[in-house]
Amino acid sequence: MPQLGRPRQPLLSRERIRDTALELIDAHGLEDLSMRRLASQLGVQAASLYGHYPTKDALLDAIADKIMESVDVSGFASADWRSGLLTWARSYRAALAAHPNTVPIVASGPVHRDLSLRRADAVHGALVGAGWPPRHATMIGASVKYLVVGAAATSFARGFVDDIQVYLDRYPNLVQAHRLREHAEQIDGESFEFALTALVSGLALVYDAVAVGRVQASPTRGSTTSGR
Amino acid sequence: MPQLGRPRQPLLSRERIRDTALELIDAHGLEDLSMRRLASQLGVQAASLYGHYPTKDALLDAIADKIMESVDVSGFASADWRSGLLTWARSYRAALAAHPNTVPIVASGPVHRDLSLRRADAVHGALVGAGWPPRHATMIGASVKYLVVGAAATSFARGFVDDIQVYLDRYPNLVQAHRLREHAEQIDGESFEFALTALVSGLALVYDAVAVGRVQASPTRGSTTSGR
DNA sequence: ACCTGAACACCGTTCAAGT
DNA sequence: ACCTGAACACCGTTCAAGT
Repeated sequence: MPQLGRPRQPLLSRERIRDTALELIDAHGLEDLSMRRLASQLGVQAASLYGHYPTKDALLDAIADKIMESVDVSGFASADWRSGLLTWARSYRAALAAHPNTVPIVASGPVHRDLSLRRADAVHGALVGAGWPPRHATMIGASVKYLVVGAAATSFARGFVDDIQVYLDRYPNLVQAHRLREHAEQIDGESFEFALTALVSGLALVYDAVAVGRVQASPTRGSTTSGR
Repeated sequence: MPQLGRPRQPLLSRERIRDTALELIDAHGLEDLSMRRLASQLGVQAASLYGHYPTKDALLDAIADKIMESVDVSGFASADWRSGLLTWARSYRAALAAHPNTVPIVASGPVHRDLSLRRADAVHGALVGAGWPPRHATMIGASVKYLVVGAAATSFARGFVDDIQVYLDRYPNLVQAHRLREHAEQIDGESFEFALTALVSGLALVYDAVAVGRVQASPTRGSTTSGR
């Protein structure tokens, strides 16, 4: 028999709702999460949730924020920009890998979230401090994000398909590429590391051409190389 | 007054349904597409659509396939692997940029789609033909996909937020990073080009270390460098 | 202040019935 | 063969009512 009216002690809290929702998403996927199902898991009616979150989207945003909390941006403080970038990228990817079913909500524009901005600011500031021009710092931050989000989206989205065997004889070169489906996760991890390493190597080349010297000397923008 | 029963001439076709659905997604976003709304746009009842597509997901898959048709993989035929990679990546991104609202459906695991596999096979085969070890070819294909999908997902997902001005004083380094919202699109394009170029530069370094020589001489796997 | 019951306006999908 | 009408089992969200 359900309790009517106000309970002696609150049954819900924003945290409990958010954490339970994440558990359901982890267990059954994003599409299976409904306010009614979440409420039932919490022993409550769907309407009750709206006393804590104005909309379902607001709840999903809170989940995305929670997941982004574990992204580590501290690597920039002590080490050089390369190590800082690697630490950031790896912890970013790890955060998404821990909750693959949430990738769609975490990937979609957390530009407005306070925490993300603080992090973006930290990355950007560290790169500029290391001698990168601000414009390059912006592009580097975006580049790493592309790689992390792209890796998360394509790796975890729906996983490999069941009938991949069907294609193996039709696409001869794929026989070696996708050799074993059970290795898909490993291939994903290796590919991400490979891409990240290659990207940072490429950045180092640009750095030598564009940033070195600016740390000590002040830039002379457009004065020496005038006109064209 | 609606026509009852079978019309003299079919009102629908898979192509017309698919193209109209894409138009609606382009115009009003993925979330606003419902089978009922699509049907109404086609001058038909929702149930009629199920004679042409078994489910809404099947329809979305058809749209994703259509979009992926424009991806150009021909660059590998005449030019070297660097140019081929660049052509592929840019046309891939252009295909997504042309229909930003479809990114979620195009990004989520088209591994099972015939066309995607044929393309993946072409990329992989070309890289191996250029002297890359198969394992590296797989990782390179994945890396470029990560970049393209990541760029599409984070750039177009929801766009920049309206009240970005609010944050400008709180996060000083972002003042220069996100200087003008109207330049967001340009920044995205430049960042993608920057990332792609840096990645390919990094790959060239790996290539010199790992692939050159294999084009002419046959590999001696594990025989010369035994044990560890 | 916090939850319930019932409703509103939607969904995707099915299926007998019409021509 | 191709579309309709009506239904089924759901959605997210609102709101007066209860304690």
